[in-house]
Amino acid sequence: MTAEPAPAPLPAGKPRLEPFRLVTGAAAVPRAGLLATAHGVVRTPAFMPVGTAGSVKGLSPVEIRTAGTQILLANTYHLMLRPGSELIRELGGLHVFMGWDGAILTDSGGYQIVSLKDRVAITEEGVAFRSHLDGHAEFLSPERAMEIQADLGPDIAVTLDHAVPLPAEPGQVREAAERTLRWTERSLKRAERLATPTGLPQLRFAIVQGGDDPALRAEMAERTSRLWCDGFALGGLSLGETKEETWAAARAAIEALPVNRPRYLMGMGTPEDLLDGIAQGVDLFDCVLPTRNARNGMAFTSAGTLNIRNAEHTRSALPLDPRCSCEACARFSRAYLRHLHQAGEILAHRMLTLHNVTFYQTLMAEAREAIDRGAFDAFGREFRRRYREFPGGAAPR
RNA sequence: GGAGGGGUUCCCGAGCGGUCAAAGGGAGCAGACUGUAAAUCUGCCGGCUUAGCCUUCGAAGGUUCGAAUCCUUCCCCCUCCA
Repeated sequence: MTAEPAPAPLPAGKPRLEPFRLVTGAAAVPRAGLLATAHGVVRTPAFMPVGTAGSVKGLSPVEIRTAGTQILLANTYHLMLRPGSELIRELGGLHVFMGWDGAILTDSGGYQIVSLKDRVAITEEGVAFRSHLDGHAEFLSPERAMEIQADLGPDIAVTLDHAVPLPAEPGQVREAAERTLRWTERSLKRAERLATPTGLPQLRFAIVQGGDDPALRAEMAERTSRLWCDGFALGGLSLGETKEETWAAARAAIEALPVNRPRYLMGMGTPEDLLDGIAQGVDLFDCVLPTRNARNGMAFTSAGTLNIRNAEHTRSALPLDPRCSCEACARFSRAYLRHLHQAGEILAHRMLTLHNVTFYQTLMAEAREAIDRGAFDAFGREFRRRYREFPGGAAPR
């Protein structure tokens, strides 16, 4: 059941404390900020590990925190199907349910329009899914996406959007972007009357679409920014376009967004993507790469990526990354981690995940620190130099 | 001693006259992965001067235009009977 608190109509532009404060100058790029959530202040720019089903696969909350995580992402669609948002509300909300006392942002389920495209039918009303678990029909409207997120109780809820894989016909991109804006209005309107299980406040981020078209991105960003919300997400990128197109589209959108609200670049990316995004003024990121790729044997290191399966590591007594202080690097050799992976041991997946998340969070912490010092460019150059030249023995790809 | 079954490319295992360098697994090797239908998926996996050639199906010999497949002898394994 979705709770309906006593109607408390919010006048448009209702006065309230701003949840986001830039600590660098208002017009400065890159920028650092503080995002106040019901579960702590998130220092930005920040990276959110992906915990789709209410778990960063393989890691306990203590490990997620130890890796340097301030905020993580979970998914509306997956949790709606299993165990169901009503159950999570009944048990006190997602933080309590999963034992994580840091901040949480939930994705709205819009991405599943792309990832589950064969099981999805889109109408103006919303998205009809055939569950990937058992095939049963589910319907996610913009309103229902917000109701479910109210039940889940994350610190940040995200509006339902319609992303399109690229390349796509300009007409399709425009149609999806316009629909996203209409859905955003409906989502934000519905969210006004919803309450979390704990009664703690929930921030609302609106998603901007527009494909790889900078002009459309700018237009949609400008029109979306007229709506009342706490932050803006750039969706539908890294969906088939080139990097140049990604950043042209992102830059156009960012320039059209208000400077004093957080910008969240959805679904990206690689360590270099994070640096590029920070340089453009992005405040929040998420990506499955550090976690999924860890389970597939890839470690991100300061000397580039490496595949722990590769025979070259059979006799290596080196840690994954000599510059890393995570448990995997403090304790285990590449040879042992390779053995664990080849033997199908869970510990391999856990340790590579722990390492990769630590690597990402260390990168973000160092980036924030460099921004504070006014030395972000130099930091980025040095990071890329090491990351690309593979001096530590990681093989060039 | 008698009766029967079997030895196939790193391992397991199909094949039982040509379309077989030999199915399928596994192991091994490499690659992919960007708001997680993912501890997943893809490719390679005898050698070479690669539209072809060479070597290979326990060993040797034979039948045949042609043999991993049929015959003979030999060498090893396994089951049952004495």
